[in-house]
This record gives sequence, structure tokens and C-alpha cells, in this order.
Amino acid sequence: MSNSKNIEDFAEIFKALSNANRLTIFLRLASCCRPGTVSLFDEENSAYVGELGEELGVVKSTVSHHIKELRRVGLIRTERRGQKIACWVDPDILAALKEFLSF
Amino acid sequence: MSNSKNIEDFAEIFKALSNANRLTIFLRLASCCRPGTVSLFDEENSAYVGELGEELGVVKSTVSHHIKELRRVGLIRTERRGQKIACWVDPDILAALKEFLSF
DNA sequence: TTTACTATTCGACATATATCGAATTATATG
DNA sequence: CATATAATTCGATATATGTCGAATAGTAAA
Repeated sequence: MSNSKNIEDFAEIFKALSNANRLTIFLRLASCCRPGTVSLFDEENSAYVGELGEELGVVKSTVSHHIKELRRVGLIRTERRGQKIACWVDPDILAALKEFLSF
Repeated sequence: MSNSKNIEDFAEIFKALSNANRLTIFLRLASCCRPGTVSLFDEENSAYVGELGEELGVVKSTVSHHIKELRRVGLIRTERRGQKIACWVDPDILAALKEFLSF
């Protein structure tokens, strides 16, 4: 099935989490978008690219690059909503990750 | 307490698992040395540096480098037993890792 | 259609990393 | 002590990565 992952897939996932800024972004996204739920980046729950960058002290292009990487390995999913980007943590991959570490 | 970890610590841990060869080494070690139990690298359960290298197709020095990295971030612990190296997965850090991904 | 705001892409660069082979160190045994 | 075996360290190198700033693209609203 298309969901099965091998060693290299997991290595890529870990790599996506191996940078402190990227890991912070991931946790921030996870905190505002519970796995399985799609949260908009609205006023109360703002976490769009620009703001994430300000918090971290990196420019927008870098944040965009990191988000792209998180999405590439499947950790998060994103969708444009107007000018901003909605995102959520993929619940399946989180489960797969925990399963992977269960030995 | 000395066990508490911050974002950067976890990023380092993920980085240690982000290389396919290193991840393979870690899983191989985990499979022969259950967390919390210290297993020697004896004949039946051989996983010392040289053999790990042969399996992966990398030279000893590279394996040694990877093991050093896994140890540095605390994922595994090692101890010399004669000419060979005993190792085991640190159960605490595994638990911390799973806890970290529980949100 | 302008203008404003947001996100992405692109090119550049400095730094980090994976890997190898040679040299060295550690341990055991003849 | 000399030899053999195992692991580490060291120096070199090619590749990957994180970051920035400028340019571009997408969306909304005046």
C-alpha cells in the first residue's frame, strides 16, 4: 500500500525534525492544529508563515522552505485559504512514527 | 534535573536518526539489545562495529563515527568488553522521545 | 486595474555532514 | 615482547543544508 514506509522514509522524517527551527515550527503547528483537525490561521490562532518567522528570527523565505520540507516528508499537510495557509499534522504519520519507535 | 531536554536536544536526537545508515545501526542495536538490558556482542548476537560495517557496506571508521554520534545524543550507551563493544539502548531517552511526540 | 499583503521560488554562500583510507590506540594471546 | 584483532581518531573531500535577500506569484480589496 502507499502508506508503507521503509528505513529511508523514516530517516527523511527524522531529518525534517532535526533542525531546531523546523522542529519549533512543527510543534507550533501541532499545538494550534490538533492531529486530524484542520485549523485555519485566523486572528486568534495565528501561525502563518510571516509570524512564525518573526518568532524564530528568520525570514519568510526560510520559513517557507522549512514548511515545504515538513510537507514533503508527510508530517504536515497544507492548503491555501485566501492569502494564508491552513495546515495540520497528519495523524497517520504521527501514529506510524510512534509505532516505529515501539520495540 | 539532568534529564530534562529542550527543543535543541530533541533536534539533535532526531538528527542522529536522520541518516539511513545510522538509523539502521540504531535499529540493529535495538533489536539485539532490548532497552534496559545490556547485551554483549558475542557469537550468537554479533553486532560489533566491523560486522555492522559489512552489512551496510561502509568502512569501520564510518560505523565508529555513527556510533559515537548515537552515543553523543544519548540514544545508546556503550562499554568496552575486551576487544569488542557492548551497547544498549537507553530506555529513558526512548520514553522521552515517545512522550515528546505525544500531543 | 492598481495597490497591498502574503507566500514561494531562485541564486548565492557559508557551514555542516557522510564517507573514505591511513595512522593510532586498545586489548588479547602466542 | 611480537602479533593479531578490533575500534577510534585524523585529515581530506565531495555533497548536503540552512539561511538570506531579491524576484516572482497568488489573493484580496480599494
